[in-house]
Amino acid sequence: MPDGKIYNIPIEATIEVMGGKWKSIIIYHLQEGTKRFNELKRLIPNITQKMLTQQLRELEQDEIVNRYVYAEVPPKVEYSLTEYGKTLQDILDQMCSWGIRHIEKQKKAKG
Amino acid sequence: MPDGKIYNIPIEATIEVMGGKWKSIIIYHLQEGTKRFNELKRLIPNITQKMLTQQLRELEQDEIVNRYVYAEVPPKVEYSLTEYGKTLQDILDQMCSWGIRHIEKQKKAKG
DNA sequence: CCGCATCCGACTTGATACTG
DNA sequence: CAGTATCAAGTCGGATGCGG
Repeated sequence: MPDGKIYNIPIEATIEVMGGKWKSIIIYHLQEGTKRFNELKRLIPNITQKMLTQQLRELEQDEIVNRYVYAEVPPKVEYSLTEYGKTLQDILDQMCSWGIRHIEKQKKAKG
Repeated sequence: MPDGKIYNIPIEATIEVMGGKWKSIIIYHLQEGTKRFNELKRLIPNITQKMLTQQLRELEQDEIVNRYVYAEVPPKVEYSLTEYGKTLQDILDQMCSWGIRHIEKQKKAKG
């Protein structure tokens, strides 16, 4: 996303950063604390390596996550939320609460 | 989305309802009040009729928006948030606030 | 262990034209 | 005005193989 992008409403900017199928889930798991690549992979069973890598890179570019590479063999890479990334927590928390209520509602509707 | 869907975390349920490029924008505009189809179209310049129709249908199925068809010629259809749809407002408000701050941040970074 | 590159199919989105 | 239909383009996501 080149810097000059024009938004009609601010929500579009938010969607660009945390939208899509995976990003909010990744951020959600990183709220608990620093995670290694394969930890995240295990926490998000349906994601592929490719998608996880790609989404993490984009979150890194948007300064939502930090990436620490340890100069070790075997390689070790840790991901964590930046201070800026933590500003998304309120949104994530609310999405989580709403989701819980929504799932309940669906159960009832189904009977 | 068939009812039996299993979510690893509740956020996924929320993403299914309001995720994607357009839905949160549509809901945002409907927060102001009831809108006709072409009003929404004008408020969201980049959306096509097809996408707008499709997204509105899905939101209707999820009981987020109401659709009122007036038996008139020319046709008149109004969309509004359901009570359930209004429970998304807190999330939307926060996404909006965050987006405003994010856009500011980007401007400075570019400076 | 972490991750990039390539290829490929499926799904999403869009442009355009047409209808009651 | 509020859509539908059709066709084309674009994006997403997965499988596989390779590399530091």
